[in-house]
Amino acid sequence: MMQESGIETKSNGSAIQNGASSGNHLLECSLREVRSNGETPSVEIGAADLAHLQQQQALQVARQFLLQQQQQQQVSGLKSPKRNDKQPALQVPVSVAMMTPQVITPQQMQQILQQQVLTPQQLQVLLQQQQALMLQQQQLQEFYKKQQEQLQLQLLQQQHAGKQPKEPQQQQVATQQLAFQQQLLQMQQLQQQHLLSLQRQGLLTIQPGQAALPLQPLAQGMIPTELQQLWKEVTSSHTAEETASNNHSSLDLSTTCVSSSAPSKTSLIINPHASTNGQLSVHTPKRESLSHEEHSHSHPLYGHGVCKWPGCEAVCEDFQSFLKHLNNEHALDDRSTAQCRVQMQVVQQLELQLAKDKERLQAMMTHLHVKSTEPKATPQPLNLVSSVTLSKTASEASPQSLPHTPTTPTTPITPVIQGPSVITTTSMHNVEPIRRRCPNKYNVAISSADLAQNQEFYKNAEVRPPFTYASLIRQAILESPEKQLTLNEIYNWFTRMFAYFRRNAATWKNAVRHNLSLHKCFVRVENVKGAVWTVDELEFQKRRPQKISGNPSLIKNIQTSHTYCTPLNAALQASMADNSIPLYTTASMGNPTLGNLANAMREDLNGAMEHTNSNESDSSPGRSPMQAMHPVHVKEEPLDPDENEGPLSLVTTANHSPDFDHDRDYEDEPVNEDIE
DNA sequence: GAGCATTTAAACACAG
DNA sequence: GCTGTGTTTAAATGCT
Repeated sequence: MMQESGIETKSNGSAIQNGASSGNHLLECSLREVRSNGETPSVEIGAADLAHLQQQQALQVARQFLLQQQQQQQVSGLKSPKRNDKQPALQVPVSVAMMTPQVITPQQMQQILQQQVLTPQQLQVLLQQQQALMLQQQQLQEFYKKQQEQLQLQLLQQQHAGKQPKEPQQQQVATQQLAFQQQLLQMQQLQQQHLLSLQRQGLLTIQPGQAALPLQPLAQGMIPTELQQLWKEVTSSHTAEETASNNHSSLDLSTTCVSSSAPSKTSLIINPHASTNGQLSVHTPKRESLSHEEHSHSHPLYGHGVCKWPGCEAVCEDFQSFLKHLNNEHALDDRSTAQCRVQMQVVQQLELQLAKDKERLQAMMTHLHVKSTEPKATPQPLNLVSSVTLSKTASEASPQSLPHTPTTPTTPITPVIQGPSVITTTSMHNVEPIRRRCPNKYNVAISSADLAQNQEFYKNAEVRPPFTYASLIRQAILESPEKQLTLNEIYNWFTRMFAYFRRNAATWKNAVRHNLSLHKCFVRVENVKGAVWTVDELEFQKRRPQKISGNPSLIKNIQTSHTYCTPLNAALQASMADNSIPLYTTASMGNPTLGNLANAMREDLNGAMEHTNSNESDSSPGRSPMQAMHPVHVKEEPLDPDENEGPLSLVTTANHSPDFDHDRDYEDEPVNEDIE
């Protein structure tokens, strides 16, 4: 142990002092240190213990390096402002990225996902390549461990055998070690080239500080001396690099990786000051001069004064305290590593999900692109609805925009998971969009049928659903078995269905209460348990004709929830026209979400039809097939005689077989009269 | 600019 | 007194 610490100190010292070390030098040094390790083995330690010990050593070395680097930074920070500038990057623990078998960190993954530069196929390929590389690494590391164990055993045997001349055997072992080192280096090269190719393909944006990442996994299975050497090389390379070109990043993959004549150099140009934990860090002087403040803005684990390490949420007043917290609480240990892996899996799951969604979206867009010109040809109520469904962007861009909606396959696909403005809304069925103050609220790329998927999305992503509170409340009530909910149950529905509403409870709960009180469509019913809230569908329906009455162009106000329902609406209407609402029936009997969609479309169409009838054909009220789909009434209170006459008295028709009820509704209900 | 819908915040009352 | 619920008012915003 004393020897270890001595080596560490020495190596660490040389890491700073030593300038440029070649790869061969590294191999020689590693070899020497392997020998030196082997010359003083502890007889009591078994092979397994040795392997374990090596792992512990690696862990400890990493920790000590971190500490030493920090200390050096603090010391040199007083002397050298240049070093000081890099402190933020350095204070992030090296540990996790070093110890986790990831070629690309979760943060990189997230970056990739956020950038949305990858097609599903590319992502798949990327994942497969990553997995293959990880596998190779593990194999190599296992092999290396075995080699180490063999070496230790051999040396032990030699000692027990009477101290025979061990040079030849040691040389043999050393040769094996050398061969393995070369293998390792080849692997590193492969990784570099792999990343380079990814970068060239535009699949991965590697910032200079990230160049170290490919090497980190390899460090996992390395013994301390190798780590020392790596860091030595790293430091020297970095120093040389810095002095050589201040205007360039510390690592230019495009130039260094192609150099096969200096493999170790290629593989070892790693920046120790590159931030870890996925933290991006650019080492151009300009970036280095950036303040902590800016750094804090960009740190993916820090925001709004809170540590965003999964499951942490510790409050950090400033970035400095955050860094301290990060180093203290999320330093290199099993827990952090495990959490990191978990996060990796989460990202991978999301990635797979994204790939699936994108494929589906692509197929849908292709499909819609072919058929989208059809409904536009005939000016029917359906088309009115269709025109309603156009996003503002699309309609402004091209008045004949139906075939040119963002679903056009030839146009770049707007990423789905990017923010509130791009969230598909169809999953929320019959809820109206919340008015967004976001200026580009119409800039929505919507896939038309990912209902359950969007539900899942809103459940997991803290994205504000683009629906009004009233619509959400109504949806919550309608989804309940008895079509009535207590306030608390409504709250629960919000938090259950939307991750967004798991925050700022006071605000949105107040809004919910406010909406319940404000809108006549929400009726409070005294129950045995207390008060429950129901929806007066009639009142609810009254709202929209107001909204869209008068000017057909106002129908656009229905906005996004309809935007990409156009093909489905077309199908719905056609189907209903032909078969007396079979689509609704079918949908309702299937996936509840689809049922809700049918409900939504029914009501949307209904609203549009109301509008159409009230404005254009008062002479034929309530005889549209649309109106056969008329509202579910959930009010439990005694209804007016008039209402009892009409379909609105059909309590919770959604729970019944839709066919007969709707026929009856259709017969009895002159919707416009009621509404008007 | 008017009118409307919506969101947000706040104050207040009431009941448990 | 605290909390949850319900009502009401007001201001701000976005849209047509």
